[in-house]
Amino acid sequence: MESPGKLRMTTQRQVIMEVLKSVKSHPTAGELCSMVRRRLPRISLGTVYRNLDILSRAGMLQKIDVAGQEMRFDGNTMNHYHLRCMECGRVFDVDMDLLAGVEEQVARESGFQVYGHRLEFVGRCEACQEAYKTRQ
Amino acid sequence: MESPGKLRMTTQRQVIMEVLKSVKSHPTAGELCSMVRRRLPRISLGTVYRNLDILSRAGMLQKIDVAGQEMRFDGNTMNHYHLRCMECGRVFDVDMDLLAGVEEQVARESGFQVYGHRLEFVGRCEACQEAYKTRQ
DNA sequence: GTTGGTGCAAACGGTTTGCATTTAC
DNA sequence: GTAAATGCAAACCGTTTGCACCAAC
Repeated sequence: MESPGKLRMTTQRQVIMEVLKSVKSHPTAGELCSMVRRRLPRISLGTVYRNLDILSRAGMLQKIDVAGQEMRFDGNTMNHYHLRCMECGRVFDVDMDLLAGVEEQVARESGFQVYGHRLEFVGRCEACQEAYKTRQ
Repeated sequence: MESPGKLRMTTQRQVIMEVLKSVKSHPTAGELCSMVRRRLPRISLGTVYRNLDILSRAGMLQKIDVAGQEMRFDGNTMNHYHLRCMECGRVFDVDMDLLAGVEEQVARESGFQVYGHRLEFVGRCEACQEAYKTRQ
């Protein structure tokens, strides 16, 4: 997170934040852009990307940078882990305590300065399990 | 991992495997391509990508699909975690036991079928810590 | 001889960037 | 008024793909 500095609260930024806070999903930049366009039809994808970057640096939202996948964004800035459905690509929150102590342990053994860790689960969500069953 | 099927052992595949097994680093496809080109000057990047994909499906190497980063490859197919230096981008192995039980725990609480998890650490490697100190 | 693999170059898709115009302050 | 933000379009870059030729088996 960076120091706020001078952060102009433009209409675009307000709407992006409002929309992101209002959904439980973890939209991609493109999805978010479509949602925001319902209120600001002329907003460009570039602006959405730029602002998602700036707002995440300011700690107002979170990037979910999942391996090999399109980036997703989360209005919830509390640290938590995610579960990704390999079938439909959706991302869900995991209700699990953060791993305590592992970073220190790894730092001690590796000589690294460890600044963080990323843990994500891959699997199949309940809806896709159902879909799979009926398909058989 | 997929069933081997009919997997032709072409020169290109042999050399890719040999080169990857011979380095301790975790090269990107491009880096690997340059290394392989010292022995097979006409090999194309497309072939390297294709074969890295096929060989990883066959369980002969591992893709390291680190969030938001170029993909890297590992000749070591044993499951293990990685540490990425945010400064120089290099990837190191972590000597730490695999998390046991978390997948079952998450599956139980979320209703997901959990097929795996990814854990990676970010930090600064010893060399970059040194470089940082002398720069001050 | 028949697949499957290769090299090449073009396409793809998500993300970033340059620039003239607009807007918040 | 001025610095920062926007919209647009083009560029970027890692990766994938279509295709004609080539090589394992």
